[in-house]
Amino acid sequence: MKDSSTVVSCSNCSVRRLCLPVGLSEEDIERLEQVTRKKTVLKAGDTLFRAGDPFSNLYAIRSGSFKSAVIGADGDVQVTHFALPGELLGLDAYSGGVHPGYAEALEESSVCVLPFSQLESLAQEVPALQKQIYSIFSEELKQENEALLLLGKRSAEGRLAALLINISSRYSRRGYSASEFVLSMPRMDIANYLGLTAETVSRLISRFQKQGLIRVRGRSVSILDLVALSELAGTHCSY
Amino acid sequence: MKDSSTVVSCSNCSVRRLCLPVGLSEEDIERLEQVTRKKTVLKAGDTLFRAGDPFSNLYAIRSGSFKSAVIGADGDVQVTHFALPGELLGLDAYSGGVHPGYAEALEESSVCVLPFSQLESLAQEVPALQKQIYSIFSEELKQENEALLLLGKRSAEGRLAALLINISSRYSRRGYSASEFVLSMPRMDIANYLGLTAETVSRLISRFQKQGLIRVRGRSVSILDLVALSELAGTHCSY
DNA sequence: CGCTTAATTGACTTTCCTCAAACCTGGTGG
DNA sequence: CCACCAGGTTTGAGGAAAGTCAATTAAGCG
Repeated sequence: MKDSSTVVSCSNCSVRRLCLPVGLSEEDIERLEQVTRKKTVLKAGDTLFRAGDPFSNLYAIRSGSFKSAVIGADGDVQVTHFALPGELLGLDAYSGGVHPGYAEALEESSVCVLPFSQLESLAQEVPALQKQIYSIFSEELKQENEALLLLGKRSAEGRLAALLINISSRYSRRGYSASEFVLSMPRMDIANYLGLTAETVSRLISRFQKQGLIRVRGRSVSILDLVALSELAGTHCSY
Repeated sequence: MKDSSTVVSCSNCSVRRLCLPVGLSEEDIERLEQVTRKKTVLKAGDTLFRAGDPFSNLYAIRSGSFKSAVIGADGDVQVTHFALPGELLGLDAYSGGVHPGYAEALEESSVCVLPFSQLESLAQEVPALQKQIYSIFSEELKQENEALLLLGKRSAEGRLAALLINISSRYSRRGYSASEFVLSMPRMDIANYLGLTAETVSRLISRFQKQGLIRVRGRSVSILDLVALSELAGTHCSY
C-alpha cells in the first residue's frame, strides 16, 4: 500500500489560490467552485495529457504527483517539472492550442479539471481572479528560470542537492515534513530532469549518504544536514 | 558603425500582437496605443531593469537586442534568454512584484514601455487583449521548456547549432535574412546561455567553419548549410 | 597608434557518461 | 510460504566530452 495519503485540502491548493486572494464575493467563489467540481483519479503511469492533445483544461493536483516532459524533434525526452499537490499543469498549452508536452502520474493521483474557457470568462468579470492567473503564469516562468540556472551552472552534485531541497521545501510549504518524504519518481526520471544519467544520480545519492547529508531507503528520503546540502546546492538555506 | 538599423515596424512587433488579433475596436486600439506611447533608448551595456527592481512595466523591444539573466544565491549568473526586436521582457516579475533577474542591452536598442497596471485594466475590458496576454505568457513557458531540453539533453555541438538556427529563424520570421546576421552578444554570453565555456564555444565555431556549415567574421555569421546544422541540433529543419 | 578587452588555440585535467555486471525489491504463481 | 522473475537500482572500470589554465592573436576604442 503506497503512501499516497498526502491529500491536500482546498485551503492550501492552488485552485484555492485562484479564488482566495482578495475581493471575491461569495457568489464568485460559488461560481468558481462549480467550474472546479469535476475531478479525475489516475494511477501510476497514466497520462493526464499527451503531446499534441488539444488544449481545453488546466489540471490542479489534489493528491499524488506528476512529471511533465517535452519531446525533442529527434524523439528524446526532457522532464521539465515534477508537480506536487496544489500545483497546476497545462499552462504552456494555451498559446498553441495543443499540449506541447505530456504529463504522467508518478503514483496514484487525483486532479481537479478546470475548463480553461470557463476560467477565462470568469476572470474577465473578476479582476482578482485575473491577477491570480497572471501571477501563476509569472511564477511558473520564474521557476523555469531557476531550472535553467540549475542545468546551466551547477555540477551534478549541486543539481541533486538543489532538487532535494526544492522538493523538501515544497512539501514543507504545504504542511508536510520538510525532512522526511518519498521521492515518487524513479531514479531515471530524476536523472533526466537534472540532465544526468541514472548511474550518476545513484552514485551521488550513495555519496551524500556516506557524508551523512541524507538517509535513503529505496525512495524514502530523510534530510539529515540541510545546511550542508544547501551549501552544495549553491542556494543559501532559506527557511 | 553598428548595424542597429534593424528597426521593427509596429506591424510585426509583439506590442502589435497585443492588439491586432481579432475584435479590437478602433477605440480600443487607440487606448492601447496611448499606453504604449512612451519609449526609451539604451546603449550597449545599459540595464533595462535589475534584479530586485520593483515591477511596474513590461518592455517591448523595438530595435536592438537584450540578454536577460538570473542570479543564483551564490552569485553566479545564468543567461536565460536573448531577446530580439518584437519580443517582450519582464513577464516573470509579475508574481513577486520585483524583477527576479536583470535585462541588459547588447547594443544600442529602443523599447516601448508598457505600464502593466494599465495594460491589465484594459485587458479586463477587452477579452481579445486578455487572450493575447495569456498567449504570450504561455508561449514564453513553451520556449523555456525548449531551453531546458537544450541544456538537459544536447551536446555542446548540438546546443550551439540549435542557438544559431533559433536566432536565424527568429530574424527570418521578422523579415530579415535567415542566412546572414550579426550576433550582438559576446562569446561569453553565448557560452553562458548554453551552459558552456567561452573556449568551447570558440572551438565549436571554428569547427563548424572548417566543416563548411557557417562562415564567421567577428560577430557576423552566415549560415551555409542549414540542413546539416539542423541535423546537429536535433531539430529537423523546420522552415 | 597603443592600450584594453575579447576571441582563439593548445596542452592537460576533471567530470560525467558508457558499458557491463551484480544486486535488491516487490509482485506472481507454484 | 517460498521461489522466481522483471524492473529498477547500485557499483565498478574505462573512455569521451567539456572544463581549466595559459599563451597568443585579433578587434574595438580613445
